[in-house]
Amino acid sequence: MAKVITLKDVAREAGVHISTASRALNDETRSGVNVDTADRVLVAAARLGYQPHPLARGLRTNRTWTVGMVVPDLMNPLFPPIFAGAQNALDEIGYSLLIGADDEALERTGTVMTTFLERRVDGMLVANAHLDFTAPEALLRHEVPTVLINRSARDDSFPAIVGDDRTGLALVVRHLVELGHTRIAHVAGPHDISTGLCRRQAFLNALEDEGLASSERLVFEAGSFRIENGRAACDRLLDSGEEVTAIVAANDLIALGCIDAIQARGLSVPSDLSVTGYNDMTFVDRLEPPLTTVSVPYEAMGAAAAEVLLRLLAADDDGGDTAYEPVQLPPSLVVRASTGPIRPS
Amino acid sequence: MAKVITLKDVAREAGVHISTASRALNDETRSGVNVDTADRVLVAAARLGYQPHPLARGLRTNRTWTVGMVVPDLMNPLFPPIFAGAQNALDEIGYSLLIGADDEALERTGTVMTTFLERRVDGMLVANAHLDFTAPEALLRHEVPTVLINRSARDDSFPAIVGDDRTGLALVVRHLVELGHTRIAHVAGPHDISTGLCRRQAFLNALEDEGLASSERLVFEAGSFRIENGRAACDRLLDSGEEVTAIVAANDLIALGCIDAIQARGLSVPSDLSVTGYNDMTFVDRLEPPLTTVSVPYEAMGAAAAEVLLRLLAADDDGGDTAYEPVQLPPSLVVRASTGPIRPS
DNA sequence: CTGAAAGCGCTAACAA
DNA sequence: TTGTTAGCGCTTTCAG
Repeated sequence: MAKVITLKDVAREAGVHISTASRALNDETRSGVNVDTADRVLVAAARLGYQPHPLARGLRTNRTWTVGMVVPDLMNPLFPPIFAGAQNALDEIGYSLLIGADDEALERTGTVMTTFLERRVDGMLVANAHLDFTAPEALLRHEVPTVLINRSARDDSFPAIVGDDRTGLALVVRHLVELGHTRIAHVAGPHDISTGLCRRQAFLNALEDEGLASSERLVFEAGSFRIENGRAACDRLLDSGEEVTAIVAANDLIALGCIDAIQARGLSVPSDLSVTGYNDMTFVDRLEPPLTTVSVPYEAMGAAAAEVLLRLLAADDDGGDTAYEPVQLPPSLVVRASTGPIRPS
Repeated sequence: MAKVITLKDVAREAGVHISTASRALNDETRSGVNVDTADRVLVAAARLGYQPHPLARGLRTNRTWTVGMVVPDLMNPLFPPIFAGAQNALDEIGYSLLIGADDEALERTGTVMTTFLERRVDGMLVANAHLDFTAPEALLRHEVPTVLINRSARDDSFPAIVGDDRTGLALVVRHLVELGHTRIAHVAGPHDISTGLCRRQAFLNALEDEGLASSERLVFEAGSFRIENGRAACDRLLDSGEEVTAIVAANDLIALGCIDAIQARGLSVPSDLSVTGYNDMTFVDRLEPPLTTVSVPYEAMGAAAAEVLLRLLAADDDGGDTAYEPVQLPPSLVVRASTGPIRPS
């Protein structure tokens, strides 16, 4: 192990006291040091290849320049863009991102967050959509600034960045109505997941806004956001006797399950039934039929969350008892071939 | 900010000296302390909700319990499983994973690694496949244990976990030969990317092993691992006059580009031309036609890399001048409908 | 403007 | 077995 260069070495090399070297190397305190001396220190540091020791600095200043991000499942393709967006924004300011998955298990969420707290992260980004989540008491005790992503808390004690599901569902329903559909069902996601609940309500709202009869009877809940569960829920819908001509699914995977269920009965999409998804995942444009869906700006959400966190961090203030209005980012409708005009009967 | 509990508080509460408390709290040193005293300390720590400060500890012990992982692009669906595999393995031992993307830019790789080095990561996982990469001089100076994932270095100075492309390509070619194909082309990935080069050579080897004429004329290189570039390369192939009945693409995206190119000419897959991919990405089983491809155990690769790193970390030894044989994990062939028997001419 | 000195929270010799 | 002491590398008063 070659010798690692410390501040003391730089000071000696520059012929100044260690504290002077420290001041010269720090942007905020440089002003208080003779410009020539400062130069000498900078040069010495560069020559020696000095790298400040973040641990030592952090120990002193009580900042780790680290933020932790909690996601439900790393394999879920929704999260990489969120992560990337946040990463880019934080990276610029010099923060590193620690990442932890809770595998959709509510009790793991606390564990992961506690790990982050132990590591003294400066802030936290929580992209976990479970509604029954409660922040570890320690989180509040330590007052670590935290921003929620893609989920609204039950309360509004944390700032949150969410997709505007209300608008998204309105776009979808409007699109179907324009195609002539009036009997539209919703295959919903789990009601204990933020997006599941949100989109369900947004769907019912959208129906009303279009002047259509809105009823819980038009909603069929899938046990999870997966193809199999979407298919099962759609089967129940098709067996229910509700005569619908279009299905709005809570996400793309559920939509695929619906399409499977429909095709398994010898019906076709979109001529017999139109189907829409949500998220615009990779490749859904290349499926048969290409999926009409809603594109959500996940990367922008990650970036926005990071910005908010950065602001809190800069203010060195966790917001206290401030109530936060969730920031909603606008989705956009992507029309493809899984929706079509209602068939003349 | 509520008072944060320090070791001193625990010591006072337990009525012992701070160093005794330290020993009692540490698994390795607990033996050297009276069992009753130790108990008292443990209880006190629990009651106060003591959390050791990792920075202070790290400053002293020179370990951060952090490892850095470099990936080319967070959005690339190949990496989440690698990441998840590594994360799970490391998490168990108490390591946290820092992640950094170099956006496929060679010069960013060094920057990201330097950031990690500055943060004094205990080890590094590099999932960057660029062949012209050279480790920052500092990496070697600091002797930070490093494991490569999904790429073989030009030299073997770092341990590496890679997919066994040789076997993967052999499986594909064998499959095609069994279907009666004898004129098989390869649409390769970039030759400066490890997997691009590797698979190209593996393809040519596989041809020979099957007793087929192997020639560089059967290889058409795509500028990148993307659909557009795959399509362009395939166009060149189709224009070249080489009469082939099957195309082995270097990855799934290139395969999709090939299928696009073929279908654009009014030909059909697989009746006119068989096409194979590589990676078995999500949804390629649902495309039209469903893609015959090779499934690579990326999650296992991430886990394996973490294991190797953990071993190096435990040995507190970067391996010095050891030469490492890359560990190859076996892929498996997934036969779907994009390949079929050769058409009787 | 610069130096001296204290101390962040912890671990690890060394003594007792 | 326990306490004393020094110090990891850095920032930050406080004097000069």
